[in-house]
Amino acid sequence: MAKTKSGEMLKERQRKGFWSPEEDEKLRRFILSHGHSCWTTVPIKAGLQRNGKSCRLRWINYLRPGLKRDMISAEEEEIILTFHSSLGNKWSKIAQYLPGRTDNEIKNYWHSHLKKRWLKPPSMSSSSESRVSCGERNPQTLVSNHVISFQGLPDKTSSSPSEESNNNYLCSSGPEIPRLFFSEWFSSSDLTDSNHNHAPSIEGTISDYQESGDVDRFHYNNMMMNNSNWTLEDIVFGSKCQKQEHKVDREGLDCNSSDILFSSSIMM
DNA sequence: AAGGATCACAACCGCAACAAG
DNA sequence: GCTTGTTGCGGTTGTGATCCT
Repeated sequence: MAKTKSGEMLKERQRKGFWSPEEDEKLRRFILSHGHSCWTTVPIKAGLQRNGKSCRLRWINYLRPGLKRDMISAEEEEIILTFHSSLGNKWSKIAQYLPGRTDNEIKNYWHSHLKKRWLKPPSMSSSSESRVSCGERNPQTLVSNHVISFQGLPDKTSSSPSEESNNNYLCSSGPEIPRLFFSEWFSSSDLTDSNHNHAPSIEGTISDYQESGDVDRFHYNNMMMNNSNWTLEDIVFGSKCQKQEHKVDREGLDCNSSDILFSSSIMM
């Protein structure tokens, strides 16, 4: 925390509350062109009167590419319910199984939609016919059926015994799923380079991207061309991977981008 | 039409974990 | 091993929108 006079003044000037479109654009442009090696310096460098924490949250929950902005589907709702029954309020973990959804979004959805319904006795919840009983919930099945194919992913042997014992929920030999999918941005051809250090080419002008409503991809491609040493992890995981190269993170997710799965079809 | 109640979602806060010095 | 700074997570609050009386 800034202790200097100027630092205190900066703190005093820090804005709170809802983000304006201008602030969003500043943050988006800055991160797409520079990344976020250190969140505390992002607002300063980006010219924002916010603290780094606020910038990070805004990026993760709203600006980050690959986020879904549509309503949570019945399948996603089922996954939330299922994993919540086994994981509890581990929103970030649940979010790993819902590509394009943030922990905050899931948490809010739980509190506003699911909590009351879930707490109701079964006799009162006849309207939710898609739900299965708690004992029948199997996250592995749900995820593989509705969200993702596990094929091609390396096995990880990271689940704790306690997790395994819980209706085989977390499939002891099953893969961990990356928390973010770039289905809107990347085709499978983008993944042919094992290092993912390639720079996507920019075909056409920004107006072409604007026409298809995909300006973000233009900025991303532009950034990758100008920062060829950047990896996908730098953008997806940020400084965590810069600090912990190829180190398994807290949740057992290896930052190696070979684990990052892209699937356009499953997101539609 | 007015205003109170409720809902939905964005954002903040505090804490714990972690890494670096 | 300790201190400090940063990040990530979960709980909570604030606010605008919508519904209801």
